[in-house]
Amino acid sequence: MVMIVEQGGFMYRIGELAKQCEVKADTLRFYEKHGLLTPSSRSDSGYRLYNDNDVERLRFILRAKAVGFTLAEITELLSIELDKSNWACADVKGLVDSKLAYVNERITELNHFQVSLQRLSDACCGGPESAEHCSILEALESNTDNIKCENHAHDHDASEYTKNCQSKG
Amino acid sequence: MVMIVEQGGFMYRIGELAKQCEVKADTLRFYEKHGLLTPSSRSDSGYRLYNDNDVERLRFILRAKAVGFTLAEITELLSIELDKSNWACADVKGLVDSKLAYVNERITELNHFQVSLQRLSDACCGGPESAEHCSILEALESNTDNIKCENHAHDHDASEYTKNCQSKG
DNA sequence: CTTGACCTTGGATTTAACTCTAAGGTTTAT
DNA sequence: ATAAACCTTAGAGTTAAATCCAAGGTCAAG
Repeated sequence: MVMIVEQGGFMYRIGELAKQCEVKADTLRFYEKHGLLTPSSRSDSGYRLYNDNDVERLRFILRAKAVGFTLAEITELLSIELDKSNWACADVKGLVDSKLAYVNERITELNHFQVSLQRLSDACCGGPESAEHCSILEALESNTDNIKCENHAHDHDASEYTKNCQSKG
Repeated sequence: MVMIVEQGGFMYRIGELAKQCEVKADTLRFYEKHGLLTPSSRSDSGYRLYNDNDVERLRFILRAKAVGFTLAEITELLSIELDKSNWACADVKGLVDSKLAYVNERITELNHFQVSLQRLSDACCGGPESAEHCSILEALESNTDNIKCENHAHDHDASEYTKNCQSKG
């Protein structure tokens, strides 16, 4: 690795920064195009050169992503970060809280999916029986959310596969 | 509304079916283009005509969507539904269970976001104080996940806004 | 006979965050 | 001197599920 020394710190080329922060070089170019992270300088041949400050900014972005912020929201956070004294805690907390509300909504929605899917799964024996009497399909065909368990009366011994149903009464 | 009578049932034009099932006509055309729902006939002038069977199929699609399936997955479910005897319960349950696993993963991810965001929110007073010492920004700047509470020492009386912090020790 | 509501088609646009391609320049090692 | 690994740019493609648009045909009411 070639270290290009600025006053007091290292300069990284795009690939080096990418490896260091476990993102792709493409991603860094994308962030630049969208105004999130512009390298502080360029080499004579036009290569992007990132300094320690840029690295910190990238880490800020990645941390914000890790807690669920979109790039648009991170752009807002960054503009506050660079001009802190003209913003209040209320502004920052507002961003966090509205994200929190959104995340809670998504969790609620997914929990509904989870419950419904679990109920469907529990009602089905999951065995090699024909799907002609499959509880899952029947539930999706009917307009009730009342799911019946299967009761396969088949040519083969279904005892191994109906225990799932039996256990639910 | 004009009812066009097929043998034994009604026929709906696209707008009628859309209203009845609370989707847009565009959505029905989209479903058709993607092979999920093709109207059983057309009028002389080329209008789509849906019969009761088509309505049932649409309801199946909407129920499957309501439990979290994507249209690609619903396509699979529909192909099983139309040829039940050649599929086993295991096939159907497999679809449900892999969706369930995916939903559980997404819930886990969102729960991480939720916890992180809640911690950030709790650490910030959310008041009119300058964001210069905002705990949220500081947490995003630093590489620890240890979040410190704010301790604003300001010109104005911050007692109302620091109680959030005080309560956390 | 015209107005307005409805329908047709093909194709473009939206959102988010990349990811990839092509065509070419730079650097470093051999 | 040349190959490998790196970099540049502009721009296209990806995914999901619609949603919108334009230009035009159909149909019932007044």
